[in-house]
Formats: sequence, structure tokens, C-alpha cells
Amino acid sequence: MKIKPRLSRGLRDLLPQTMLARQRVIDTVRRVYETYGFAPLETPAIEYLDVLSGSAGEEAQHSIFRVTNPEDEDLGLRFDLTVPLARVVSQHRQIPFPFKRYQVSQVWRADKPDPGRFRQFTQFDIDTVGAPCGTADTEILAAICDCLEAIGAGPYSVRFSSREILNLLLQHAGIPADLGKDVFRVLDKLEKVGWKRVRSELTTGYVDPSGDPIRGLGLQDAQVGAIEEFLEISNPDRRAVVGRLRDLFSDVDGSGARLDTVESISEDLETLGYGSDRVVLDVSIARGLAYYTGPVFEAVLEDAPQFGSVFGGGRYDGLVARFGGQRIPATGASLGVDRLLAAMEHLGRCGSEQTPAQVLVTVMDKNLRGECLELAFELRRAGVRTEIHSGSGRLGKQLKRADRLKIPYAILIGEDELARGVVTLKQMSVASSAGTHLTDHRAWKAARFGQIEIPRSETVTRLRELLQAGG
RNA sequence: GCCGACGUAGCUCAGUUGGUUAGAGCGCCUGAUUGUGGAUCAGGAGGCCGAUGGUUCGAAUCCAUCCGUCGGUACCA
Repeated sequence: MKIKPRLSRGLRDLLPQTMLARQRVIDTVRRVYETYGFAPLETPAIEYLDVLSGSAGEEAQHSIFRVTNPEDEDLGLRFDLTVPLARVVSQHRQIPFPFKRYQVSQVWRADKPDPGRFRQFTQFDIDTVGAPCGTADTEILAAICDCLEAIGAGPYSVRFSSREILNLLLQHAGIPADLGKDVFRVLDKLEKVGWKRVRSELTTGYVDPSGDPIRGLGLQDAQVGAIEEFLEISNPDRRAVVGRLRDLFSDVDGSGARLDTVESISEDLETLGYGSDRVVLDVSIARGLAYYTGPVFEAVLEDAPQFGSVFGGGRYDGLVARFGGQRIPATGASLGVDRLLAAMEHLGRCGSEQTPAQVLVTVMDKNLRGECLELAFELRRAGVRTEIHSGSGRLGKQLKRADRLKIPYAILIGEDELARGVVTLKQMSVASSAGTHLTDHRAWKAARFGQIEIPRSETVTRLRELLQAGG
């Protein structure tokens, strides 16, 4: 019986062209994270189900992929990297605090797939565990900026706020604390659905176009009015936002002190050169997660806002304590690698490389295979990424392969070259641009576009120079 | 999860009121050109028409169910 090659929904193969772009991003981010002193961590994809659900509550369990083992234990695939981190620091007591780690790994969520959203995807997280609110959070925000800068994804905007600010809002507006979680969840949609819909969801609810009833939270007009007034505090200047928050919340006891941390993060960023042009204090961001306790962060690509936030994170001082023991403060952010790459691809900011090879050594004549191999390995030992032709086939087919895979150079060694102690170096891109006017194939071939002869002994040096100069 | 649209070659799509052997363009392979990738020309491969069941003398076409994709909405630790 024939088996149909296929994948379950929400899963996909990442072919070389995709992987090369992805690995460039990952390498860049890793370099940035390491400059901040974050150290790598890896954890298993599979965790005990109760470890995973500990933070999420029952309502989230349906999107966990369940797995089994021969011992028939209740296991699941991790759905983020933060919960496993909390387990690690609770389990390995010898780890000195603060623990600064980065982790790039796959996670799984059994959700409905959407564009840029899959059931298996990669997150690239940094977290600092065991450091109080302050410098650690500033570092996370700065690192997010540095990453986006280094990746070259185009203009971006990093936004932050704080659960503390939202808690002040609850007090100011007279909203019961236990309603906070729902209010934050609704406010988080503001940018996507607009104030009108958020307003109805905060009050009476509504019926969406598909006929689905959306439950309202039943807030009073005065409460919604207070929220609206709060949301109007948007200002591109962070100092102005802090000032207006201080005014607005002056009726809440101790509000001044509770705004100090946000202000000091903002001031530190200012001093370090992360101005309001890149990092905005945006009081409308809430982040859906229930476990955030302090500053919350996100970042969007300004040219691709429809892809949502590519970075998300915040401070979660209560999460580690779920595994028992004392309350350990923690803060961090997560880069949605797949989402970022989907956005970059949409913007045409991903490379189109299909192979890392920089040069193809052709084999024209089986008798000269030895010479070709020798040259190929000489190039490799000099750090040039080299492919050598490894089948049968005419020169035309070999060059066609270089053309297809966009390998920039080809090397030709035949009897002629060997006799004269040279090799022919062909720059593939030249004929594609220079030869378009030639309609006769023989003439096109005879033109020998982009070809130069160089002494065999200088091949490695010359090619390295060319690659360095032009890529 | 809910609502809707759509599933025909690797991709984009034709396919008459249900009627013989299901087509095109692009892509792929081979050759013209045995030491030259593009263009051109010639040829070739590639399909259980998403799956299963039903209606019918006869189904890519009609019906049911399932699966999948896309859009909207909800959720997103």
C-alpha cells in the first residue's frame, strides 16, 4: 500500500531557503543575547502535564499536545519556554541567581493555524530569574531593540507598560481586582479591534458578524469613562506619559511610589540612547497573559503591523513559586521567530539564498576528478564554502545547478586549463545581466560571460578576495 | 470553538444541462548544443478530479459525512 506523503495540520517543513534566512536571524539574535551575558539553556520538548498546566490553569490545557510514553505517564509538549525555565530553576537549586539564560527551541500549541502562526513554532527567549524589577527589565527592553536593529527587519517600535499601571487604573476607576484579568485581556485587543468594540466588550457585550455572542464584562459607564480617559494618555514622549499618569492617579494612595520603577526604566533607557523614537511607554498594551506582575513588553514591525507583535514579554514574579519554595522574581521576553520571519518575508527582507555554497567546482572530465577534488578541499580548508560536482552529467547541467541554487561562482578545470596551470573562474550573475540581448544560443555560449582565467596556484587567494569584496 | 467560501498535475487555473481516453500556462526532465547556466524550438514525465459513502445506465460535475485550505470571529499560558 502506498503511503501518501503528508503532514498534520499546522505543521510544515522548513526547506533550505527558509532555514538559511531563519538561521541568519537566530545567529544574529544569539550574538546580541550573548553580549548581554545571557547563557544558553535547553530543556526537553516533553514535560509532565502537571508541570505544564501549573501556570496555565485548566482552561488552557486543551491546546497542549498530549504525548504518551511506555510507562503510560501523563505528558505533554511544551507550549512555551517560560514554564520549563521556572521548572529548571526550581529543580536545580545550585544555579546561582540571577540566572540569565537564553533558549531557542520549538514549542507546540494545538490551536487553529493562522498566517504566520503554526502548531509547531520556534521561540527565542531571554529571561533573568532572581533579579528584582529595575535593571533586569531595562536590559530586556534594550536587548529587544538591539536584536531588531541587528536583524535589519526595518523600522520597529518597542512598547512597554506595566501591570502596576493597570492595577492603579483598576483602583482609580473603582473596578474590583478580580475583574482585572478580564479587563486586561479585553484592553489587549484595543489596537486590533478598536475602542468601539473594546467598549462594548467591557460593558454589555455584542454579537459578532458570525453570530457568536461575545459576553460583556458589565462595567459601569463611569468605569469605562475612566478607562477611556486613561487610554487617551498616549504620547510619543515617555516623560510626558509618566507625568500624566502621576496626575491621573493622584487620587490613589501610594501611586507616586508605584510609578517610580517605570519611570526609572524609562530614564535608564534614555541615558543609554534608547529614546522615545524606538521605545514607547504605551499604556494601552496589557499582554493577555495572566501571570505578568510588573513591566510588560512587546515589539512590532512598523511596516508589517498585521503580523502582530514579534516580541512579547514581561515580569512574572509569581511563576516560579508555583513549584513551591519562595517567590523568585523573573522577567524576560520571547521572540516569535516564525512570526518575525513571516513578516520579513512579506516585506521582502529575507534573503533568497538556497545553499550556503559560494562556489561550485565543476568536473568536466572524469580523468581530472582528482584535480577538482584537490582544489575543492583546498578551498574548504581556506574557509570558502564549496560544492563539488558529484554525479555524472555534462558541464551545462552542472552550471545549470549553480544557476538554480544561486551559487555565485563556478570553477572550470579542463585539459586546457590543466595544461596551462590555470583554472577558469566564472561569475554566474554576469551572463544573466549582460547576455540578454543575445538571441542566438551559440553566440551566447561563445561569449563566455563573466569568465576569467587565474593561475591555479592563486585560485584560493583570488576567490577569497572576490568573495570578500562582492559577496 | 463558531460562521462562511473553496478543494482538479509541483504551482495558477479551464472543464458546457451529469455523457467516450480530464486540459492549458508556468515549473520539472530529455534533446537540438558530447567544454558553458539564460532565450528559442522539439519531445517527455507527472492526476484514485481531497477522502468515504450514496443517487444514476453513467459522477470531476448532484447529495451526505469527514478531512484539509482560505477568510472572519473567539482563544492564545
